[in-house]
Amino acid sequence: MAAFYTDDTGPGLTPPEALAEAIAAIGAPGFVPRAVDYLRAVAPFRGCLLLMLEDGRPPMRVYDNVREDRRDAVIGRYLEGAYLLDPFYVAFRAGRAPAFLHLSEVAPDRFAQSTYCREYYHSIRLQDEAAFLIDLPERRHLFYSIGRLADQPRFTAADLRALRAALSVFAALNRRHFTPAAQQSRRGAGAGTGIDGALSEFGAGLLTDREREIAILVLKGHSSKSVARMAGISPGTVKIHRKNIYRKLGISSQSELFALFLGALSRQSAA
Amino acid sequence: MAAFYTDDTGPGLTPPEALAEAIAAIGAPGFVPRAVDYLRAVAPFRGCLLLMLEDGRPPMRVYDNVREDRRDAVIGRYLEGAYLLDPFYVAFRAGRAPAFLHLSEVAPDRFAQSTYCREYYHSIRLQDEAAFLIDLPERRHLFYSIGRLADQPRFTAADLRALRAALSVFAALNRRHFTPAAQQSRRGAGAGTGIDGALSEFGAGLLTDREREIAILVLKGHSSKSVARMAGISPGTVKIHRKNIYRKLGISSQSELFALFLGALSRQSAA
DNA sequence: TCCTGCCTTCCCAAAAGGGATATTTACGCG
DNA sequence: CGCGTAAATATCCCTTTTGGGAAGGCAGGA
Repeated sequence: MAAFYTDDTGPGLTPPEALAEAIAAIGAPGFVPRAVDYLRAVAPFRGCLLLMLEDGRPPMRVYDNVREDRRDAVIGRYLEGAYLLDPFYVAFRAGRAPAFLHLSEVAPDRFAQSTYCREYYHSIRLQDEAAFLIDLPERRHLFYSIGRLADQPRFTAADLRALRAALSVFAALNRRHFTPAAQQSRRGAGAGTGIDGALSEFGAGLLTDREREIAILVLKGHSSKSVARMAGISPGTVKIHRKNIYRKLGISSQSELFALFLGALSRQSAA
Repeated sequence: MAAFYTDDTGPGLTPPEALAEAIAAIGAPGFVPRAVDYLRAVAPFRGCLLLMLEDGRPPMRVYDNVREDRRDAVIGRYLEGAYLLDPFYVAFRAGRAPAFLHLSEVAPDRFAQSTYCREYYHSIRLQDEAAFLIDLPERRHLFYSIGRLADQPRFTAADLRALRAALSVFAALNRRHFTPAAQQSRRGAGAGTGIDGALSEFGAGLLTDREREIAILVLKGHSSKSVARMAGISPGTVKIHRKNIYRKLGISSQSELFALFLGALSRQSAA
């Protein structure tokens, strides 16, 4: 009956096994199915839809497991405007990522009587739904919707706890996949590449803005005192920043910072 | 007492949080510390050592958290030959990756009486040890050793279960990090240009061969002591070389040496 | 023989590394 | 609206490393 969806319920992996496969698929074409398999290993479900949200544009479909011949009816209608009535979409627009929400947290009290529910929800056989919102760089967001169908039980409290616990890992996984090297190292021609480029993105994602600023000054040959003058802070503070930088990078001296940076340069120039 | 190791016991993250940070650091300089933090979140420990194993070569140190002043004694001795007696190393050479093993699975019955244990194990304050072996492409392997010190309890059965359960995810994580795109697009020839070229030409005409050799080692991140080991001379002599190098180049610190080198790199890449 | 490159050992001052602790500011959360 | 967290700022104290000076031994070549 619920053959609206392709039956890719996954090979019954444990969560760690499924997660390992998803990590291995980062950057590869089959990533999203592996990521969904991971979620399925945490708490099983049938329907799945992944959208990319960008400010000021309608949602863009990235992945779904709706059967080919039903896709137009199910996904098409949603993208053409039904999404504006979707309580998840509305809640995510107002909230802050990353987040995991269940239908009970976003649906209006009389959801079962709403037009959206009667006209859309029932037509796709959905019985229960939950969704992840994951923030990406450049004000983009991923919107994972996962659903149980009319022939399945609703998500239990334990299911929801497990999914919520998986949020941080799932978000990191998706950010890694949807922000590939191309995104980071594709600095517009000219000012971005080469040494200045390597300097400006060195440690991106690991260091705070201030720490990266300090690291760059140190790499340029400034002593702590000199860095302090350049940054307008006290030499003691520079030492604290250096300590934090070294700790985050797993090193313990200026020399190793140099070595790390040279290594990054080599890897970049090899690409 | 157990101050042989830097005390980076991590910020007390939960395993999912620590895993998310590790995923986010894939491909970045600070990956290994984040990966180790993940293991620590699964089961705490103090000592940590990561080696890269390649067929037919001695192990190569990638990361450790041994205090700088103890590194020579602890890591140096291991790399210089003690590893051949290491029961983990022997077991991994014979087995198949990926794998997680505990000391009780690899140590000979009379391990406590063995030369290795008495001469090496005790000297580094190890009380208990476990290790991961992770297979990479091209017959390379990662060897993560994690240890509890004399002032900590041994790994419990629950600790070992949790670490073993983390193996698949941990292995996938490390394969992803240590098999970057550079692996595929690694152009072979052209050893003269780029960073290696700049390194080998650096200071030509001004510095003696020996001085240039020292300068390159310093630029690669070695401390005076480390340079001394590499070059087979005494640390004091390295200091004299550094002094002469700085004098000839008209500078007065390692930082300025690095700045000078970066400048040379820019000029070269512009040409 | 002298000179230069290379190695070595002292001593002393400056810089860097590491731990502990505290204040201020900003921001998300309840 | 307070609360807690994180970042950034700052100081104090201590150890290790680095930088700089002086003084010397040992090789091979002009």
